[in-house]
Amino acid sequence: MNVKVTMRDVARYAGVSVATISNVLNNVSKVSDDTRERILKAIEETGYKLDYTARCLSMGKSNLIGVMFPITEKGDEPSILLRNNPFYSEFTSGIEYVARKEEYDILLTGIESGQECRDWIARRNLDGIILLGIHPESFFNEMKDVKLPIVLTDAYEEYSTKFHRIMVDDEMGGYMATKNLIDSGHRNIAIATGRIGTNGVNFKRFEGYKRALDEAGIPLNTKIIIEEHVNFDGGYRIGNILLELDEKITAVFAVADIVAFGIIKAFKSRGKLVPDDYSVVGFDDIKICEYLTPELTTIRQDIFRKGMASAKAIIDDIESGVVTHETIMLPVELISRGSVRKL
Amino acid sequence: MNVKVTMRDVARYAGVSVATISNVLNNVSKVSDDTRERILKAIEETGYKLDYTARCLSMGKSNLIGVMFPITEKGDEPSILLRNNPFYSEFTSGIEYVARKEEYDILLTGIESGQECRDWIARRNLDGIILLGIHPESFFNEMKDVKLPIVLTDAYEEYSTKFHRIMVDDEMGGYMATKNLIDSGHRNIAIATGRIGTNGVNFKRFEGYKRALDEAGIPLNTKIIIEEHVNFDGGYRIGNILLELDEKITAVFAVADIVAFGIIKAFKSRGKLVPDDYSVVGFDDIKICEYLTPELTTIRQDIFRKGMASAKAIIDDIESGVVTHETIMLPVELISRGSVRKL
DNA sequence: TTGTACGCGTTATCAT
DNA sequence: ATGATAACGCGTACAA
Repeated sequence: MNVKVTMRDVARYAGVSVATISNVLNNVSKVSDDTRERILKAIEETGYKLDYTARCLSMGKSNLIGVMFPITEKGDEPSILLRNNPFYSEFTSGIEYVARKEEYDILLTGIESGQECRDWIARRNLDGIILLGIHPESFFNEMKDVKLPIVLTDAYEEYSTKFHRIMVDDEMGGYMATKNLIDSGHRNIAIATGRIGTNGVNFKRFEGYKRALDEAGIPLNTKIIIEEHVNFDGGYRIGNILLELDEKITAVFAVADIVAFGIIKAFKSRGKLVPDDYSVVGFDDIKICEYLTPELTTIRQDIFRKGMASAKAIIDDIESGVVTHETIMLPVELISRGSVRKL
Repeated sequence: MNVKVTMRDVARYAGVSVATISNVLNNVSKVSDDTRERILKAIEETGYKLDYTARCLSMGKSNLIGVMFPITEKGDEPSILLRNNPFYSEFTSGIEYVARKEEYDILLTGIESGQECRDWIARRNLDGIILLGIHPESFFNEMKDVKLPIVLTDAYEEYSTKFHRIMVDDEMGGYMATKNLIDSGHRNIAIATGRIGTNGVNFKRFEGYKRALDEAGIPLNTKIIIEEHVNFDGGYRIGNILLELDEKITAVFAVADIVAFGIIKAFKSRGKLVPDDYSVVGFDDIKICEYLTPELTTIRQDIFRKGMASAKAIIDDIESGVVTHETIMLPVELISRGSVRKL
């Protein structure tokens, strides 16, 4: 097992040519059954393993999928994101799960610019890439002439329609979360969100929030729309902001579970309890939701499945050779747990 | 940007040979300054990117590090592990962080046998692999003639000394955790752990636990040593078991934070509070510790740093060409938060 | 500085 | 119908 066994070795061992070995390996029919047998036995006995590197060089196909993490905030190392946001690790799991079954390997990294991304693609001869989270528009401008299949998640912007998109029904999720609170008797419902902007995940969830309020005849109160970073610390800050508002609220819809946790934490640190003093609904349904008490009521988007869908999408594109511009919209679901109190 | 620019293209463009291009790229000195300039300009203008696949084929070096997840329980998909145990994603982050700076890419996967692992190494020409968590001994037997640098984490077994090991001072951690409880006045301290066995992380932490008890003159009570799976559900089961014991305990040392969370959850679901009714100390200091209330008192092992150390170790081995059998022992630290009550 | 063989599969072309 | 030969993909490294 010291030296590498190559196709030539197997060919010599089996008394055939390398072409025949390759034909057997790739199920090309023009090989008689008995030589096929002989070759399979030879492969077995010599311990030959196909070298993907060599195959990639000759075929131009690496069976490698790049998974790229966003750098949303200045100074955010991509690795820090993976570390701090469980969302990403659940997503990655879903990708790995499918990829491995389909004989692809996944390459993880974070990049800071479209240029860097293109370099990476070229260096590794990636077959396709999956972009997690939000990237700045400039990134897509630098990427638009890349011929590779690209799967994009959670992107609503104009340019994103030129890619294969995987998303969830964010508007509906925002609606369901808010409606759940309204149905429980709440009328002063704050929304804890990242920058809303004019398009994107936060925007859509906010639209759902507005639709639910509207339907219930509750006027929108801009004073209880709090925009912050979408992470635990951001949530913590929002929690404190909410406690100091003049407006009296009884409930909060947080656009991400991790934000909800920060809020709940801030509340607790100032003696306010969930759901006794405030009701909270999150979004995502990350694993941790069940660890807390009360368990968090949230909008499940089945992150793992989303990862699986992304991997399927990219592999389909790779193997079909056509770059689809299809959008896959996955459903969301309200998971009622203990963080909402009926008024 | 449509067609791939190769070295030959650049050579033609700059009016030199491919060898010279290669020399410039690899800083082989024998190139005059002005041709070097000319070549760098040509590279710039043509948009040439070095192809790692080709380089790998000719040099046998891929700049790829395999990161492998364990399959500890039957039916455990590796991806599920990454998903359910935040420990792994923090670890992976640390690896990615270092690897990227050193121009390595990381390939994530889970394998079910040594054979599968070797296949993977051969297929991808990996330069080295990092094994996370615990693998069965059979795995190592199948791996022992692999020439590659292998970094192993948290392995105490006999065979593990033949690898480059990264570990933390588990015995000390177990000691510190238990001593902290004793110093707070507790004497009936259960330990929630995975299978203890005769060697390994759980065993060492257990040894620390025993040492602390011993030092305080507290006899070991085997009835409050509870072995279960090291995950949230395991912790939950342990919590319930503890509540039904005849033994009266006031504190628990859990060998992993995630287990502690399960325990706390089980306690809460039956109306028992931490730290009011029971004090709990965990181990790991995963991010989530700070999300909960009370925050978990735990033994920090700085998982991210451990990931970084693993990446550094493997890269050192790869680049030096010598496979070290060194063991790096990282310190642990008690992080006092709110889950322990003074009696 | 350059020409060129080499690393390892793949596949088109040619031979039996 | 089967199977062998050889060129090719892209860098690297050694001899010239």
